[in-house]
Amino acid sequence: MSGDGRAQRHQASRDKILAATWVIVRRRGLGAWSLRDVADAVGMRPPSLYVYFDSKNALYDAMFADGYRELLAIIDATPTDGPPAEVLRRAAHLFFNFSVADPARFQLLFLRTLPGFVPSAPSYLLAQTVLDKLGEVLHAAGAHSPQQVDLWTAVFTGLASQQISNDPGGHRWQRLIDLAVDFLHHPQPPDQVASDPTTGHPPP
Amino acid sequence: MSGDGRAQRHQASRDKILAATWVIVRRRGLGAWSLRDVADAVGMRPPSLYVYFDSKNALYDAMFADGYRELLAIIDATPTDGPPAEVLRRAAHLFFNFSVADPARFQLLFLRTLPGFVPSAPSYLLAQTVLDKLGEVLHAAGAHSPQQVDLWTAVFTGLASQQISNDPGGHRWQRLIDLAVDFLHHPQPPDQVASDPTTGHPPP
DNA sequence: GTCTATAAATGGATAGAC
DNA sequence: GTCTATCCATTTATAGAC
Repeated sequence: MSGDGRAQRHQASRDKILAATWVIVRRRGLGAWSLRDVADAVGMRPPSLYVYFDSKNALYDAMFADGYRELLAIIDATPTDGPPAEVLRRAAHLFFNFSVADPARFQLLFLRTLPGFVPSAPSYLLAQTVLDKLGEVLHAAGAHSPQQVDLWTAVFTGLASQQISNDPGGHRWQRLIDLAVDFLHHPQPPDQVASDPTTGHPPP
Repeated sequence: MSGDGRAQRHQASRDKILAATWVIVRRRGLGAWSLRDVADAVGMRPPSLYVYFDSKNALYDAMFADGYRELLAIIDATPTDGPPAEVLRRAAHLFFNFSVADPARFQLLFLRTLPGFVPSAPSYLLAQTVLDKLGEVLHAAGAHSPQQVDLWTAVFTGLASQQISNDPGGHRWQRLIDLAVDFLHHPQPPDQVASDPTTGHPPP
């Protein structure tokens, strides 16, 4: 059964440390914290943390994996049925909301801004899994080329990044999500006639 | 004439320090350098740097301004004539190339990833000037709404960011620039723009 | 303007007792 | 598993001689 063995208590302490680190990082920024801060938050002395994490980078790696697991859980809890346009819109808002909800997490997961940090192979696998799931959703919605997936990730990381850095707490770029989805939701790019100002809509 | 007064030599030393810092930052990352490194590079002792910059943050601020001045110079040296579609494409490639040419600079100028760093008012003014120039170009090319400018910045910072972090030195996202320009090049966006700001979800 | 000397704090990590 | 003690390195910044 799920007893209270050493392994369980060890894992519980790991989780506690990880959760405390997220709190600190959210408040102070991804690169502005120390192991002492974490130790204080969990009522330990800094050396004790090494029982649970081999190094500060190992803690970063655990956060990286943790963040992608959170995203994966949200993705798996989101329905993928309905018209393609609606599915795409749902996916876009999901990703955007996940991003702006925690700027430090966004920075860790989607920007490569931490000096010297490289995710471990298992953690990177999680990131790849998320990307694969996105690819499936986009494919099912009619985006059949890898280029469209790349464009999709670029557009929505860009929207989230701008929102976070230039209008934190606002919704200046959030309002553009549906517009961006409409732009991207075309199997083929519009030609010149697409600029027809009388309808404002590109031809099918 | 342009004599060799104290002020000139002071400015020359400032420039030398700034240039050396860029070299170090490019090689080691935006957040992984010390004043000692800079001092070594210019043949000084760390305290001497304080004659030219009040603090490390002041150096960051000078870099911020320097980066935007570089971008401004490139913009001013680029023709804005020709068909709108071509002008837009030119602007897009200009920004993208500027970004990927120096990832650390990209991070400093367009991401808000430095813990505690806030650009000074004069430096921020430079950033605003660049944004205004972009607005003019887009306006002249038929993008008459502020939302289109916001979408433009999001898309191309997103493309550059993905290129830098996921395919450094490659051109996986660079190849999508023209495609993105075509998508964005519409005098009027399709209607049904806004999402519900209270929920962050599109209205039913 | 540049230096030596040093402050003053910080931080990651290890050794070893308990 | 947690602690004390400590190492060792680093870093920003200041004081004051030259």
